[in-house]
Amino acid sequence: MKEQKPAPSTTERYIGIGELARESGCKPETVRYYEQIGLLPSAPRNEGNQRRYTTAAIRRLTFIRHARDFGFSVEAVRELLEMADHPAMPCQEVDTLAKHHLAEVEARLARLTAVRDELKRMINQCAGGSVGQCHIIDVLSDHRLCHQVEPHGGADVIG
Amino acid sequence: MKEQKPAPSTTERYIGIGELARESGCKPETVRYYEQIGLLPSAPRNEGNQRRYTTAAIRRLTFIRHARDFGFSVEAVRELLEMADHPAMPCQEVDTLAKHHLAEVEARLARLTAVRDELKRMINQCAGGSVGQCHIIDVLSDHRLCHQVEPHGGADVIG
DNA sequence: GTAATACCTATAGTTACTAGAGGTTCAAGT
DNA sequence: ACTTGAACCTCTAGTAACTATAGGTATTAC
Repeated sequence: MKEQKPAPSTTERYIGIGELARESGCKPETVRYYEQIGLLPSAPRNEGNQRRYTTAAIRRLTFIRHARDFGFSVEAVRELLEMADHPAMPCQEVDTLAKHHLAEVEARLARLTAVRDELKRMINQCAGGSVGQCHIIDVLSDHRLCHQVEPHGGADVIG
Repeated sequence: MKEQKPAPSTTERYIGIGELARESGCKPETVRYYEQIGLLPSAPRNEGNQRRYTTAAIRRLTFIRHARDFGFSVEAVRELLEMADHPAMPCQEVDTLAKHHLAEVEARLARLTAVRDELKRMINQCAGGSVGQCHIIDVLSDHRLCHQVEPHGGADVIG
């Protein structure tokens, strides 16, 4: 991750998992989880077995958090980290990964837009009577009344 | 669900779980799962303990599948079914549920659009050199380089 | 010294299914 | 009637990416 070689100072500051979490915008549980699945290296421990971190960890975790915010899967983040750890590599792979992800995001966007439009249509046509005449229920009951929304498969990330 | 009273014919046709699944666009496992969580009533069994369905089940399952395609959660679908089962009710609740869902969809859409734009920006600025100068890695490393994407919380449905 | 807070591990729960093991039943062909 | 293959059955575990809980230890502030 473009590590600056840690200045071998005698006053290196160590922080606990709570502060690390606050600094990088996630929860301590998540930090431990990332360590467990190997996104973060096992942190060194103090006397009392508590994890101590340096600013390098803040940077790495921020990177992870940020990539996740973009909707990259954990496995994709793992690859991105691997690449970021090797600055001399050509960035073609990074580019490919990003483009692939962009394509997925655009597909989701298209689907979600269709859903939104159809939801709006449904809601606009609701006459406010009884469920028996409800257009929303009608549309859900009968696919022929629906214009755009296609069946799909699994769930996916990003809110 | 706006049931037509089933004509008490002596020639009522029963189908198996496989055909039901095909007719309504999901898999047998999913049908059993929906029965298990109570979205579908327990189906009557034949001599050999296999589930037998009528066309009513096809309609109900299609409704479920369709609502899921719209991104309604299973719990929301449960409520929608409950309402659809009572045609005399005012459809205000249905309307509220749909509007609430629309709002969520629009929020997701906004987020996803921001992600797409930022991904595009990232990709366009990639000079194709080494990872060391890669803008994509830079943006992921440093939130200040990123314009729009906000941290978020959990995962969500719809591809 | 003590009390509040932060930390530890390990396990289970979340959503909406999907996949697999290991066995039974059905429908068709011979 | 017999056999084969597809469809069906139940039960359990696995998926993604965490989150929550229980039950205990360490650190810090007063």
